[in-house]
Amino acid sequence: MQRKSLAGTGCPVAETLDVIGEWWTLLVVRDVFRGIRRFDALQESLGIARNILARRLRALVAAGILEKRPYAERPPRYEYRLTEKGRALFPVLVTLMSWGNAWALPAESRKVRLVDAETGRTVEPLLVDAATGTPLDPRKLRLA
Amino acid sequence: MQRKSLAGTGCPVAETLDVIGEWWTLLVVRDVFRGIRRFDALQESLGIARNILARRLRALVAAGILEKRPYAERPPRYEYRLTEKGRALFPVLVTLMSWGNAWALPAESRKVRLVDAETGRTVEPLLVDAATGTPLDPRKLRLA
DNA sequence: AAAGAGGGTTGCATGATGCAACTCTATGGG
DNA sequence: CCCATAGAGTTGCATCATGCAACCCTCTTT
Repeated sequence: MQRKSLAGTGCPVAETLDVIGEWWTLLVVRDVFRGIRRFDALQESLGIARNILARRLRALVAAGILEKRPYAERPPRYEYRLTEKGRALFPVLVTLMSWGNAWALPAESRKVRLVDAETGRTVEPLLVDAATGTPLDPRKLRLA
Repeated sequence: MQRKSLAGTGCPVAETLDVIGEWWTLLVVRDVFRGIRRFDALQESLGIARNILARRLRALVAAGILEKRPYAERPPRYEYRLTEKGRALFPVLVTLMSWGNAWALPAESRKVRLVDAETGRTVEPLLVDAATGTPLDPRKLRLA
């Protein structure tokens, strides 16, 4: 019995999870965002089994989220980089991080913040309506 | 070999995925957001195996994301509702939906949109810095 | 008395994960 | 020349998670 695919439903949430919803996948993407690009470094950073990491990287490359490119020949060595499609996952990681800071981490823990690389100022992410700049309220919205 | 827990790393993304990162979990939450609250309705809407749905609902209740409450006695019947912690997942679902619309669905498909329940106006979600209202740019941000 | 409806549970077969050991290419000593 | 090390995976095996279908239990309706 194959694990059921979520693709082909037409629901954008399901289609997305079909691509990045497997165990470890988003954490691999998170680490690549942090600048970790090589197999061994990812494996050590995540503590993931090597065969699973290999499978995830293959799938992410096949999905067009990561790109595998040589950074040395002789001996052949590869690194993984985000494509535009992969960088577009940034808002997903940010909202997951926000929720984790607010609801999953113990209250007294030092939260992970997002800071402007130039000014060092802390950035507080917020989801708004692009047209009006007002925050989204789930109770006042429907899907269509 | 138990599937490795992602908890206890201190990373808010990992802690979040440890709670909602399993197969089907976020789709259950999505359906509850859409107003589907009962076991059989969820099962039919998702096409998920009944034993797995039961397990996911138990876990979501244990995590404080859903609340199980009787909507009838004699015969005893239950429904699942979002808690505040669960409603806080809305931005996660919205960013997943946006990414799916942009990158996972075929270009010609009718996208799922977010509309204002009162005015019917289409809402375009955007992640900004709460302080300045400027969109977040992954290249100019660091984690700290 | 029989047939749903709602909300699950149980057993079984198969897939996905975790772990450790092993491979393969190439470079750097001694 | 021979061995050790590094990087990037692959292979085998054991165990967990998922999928499916059938079943259970409590009412209510016909």
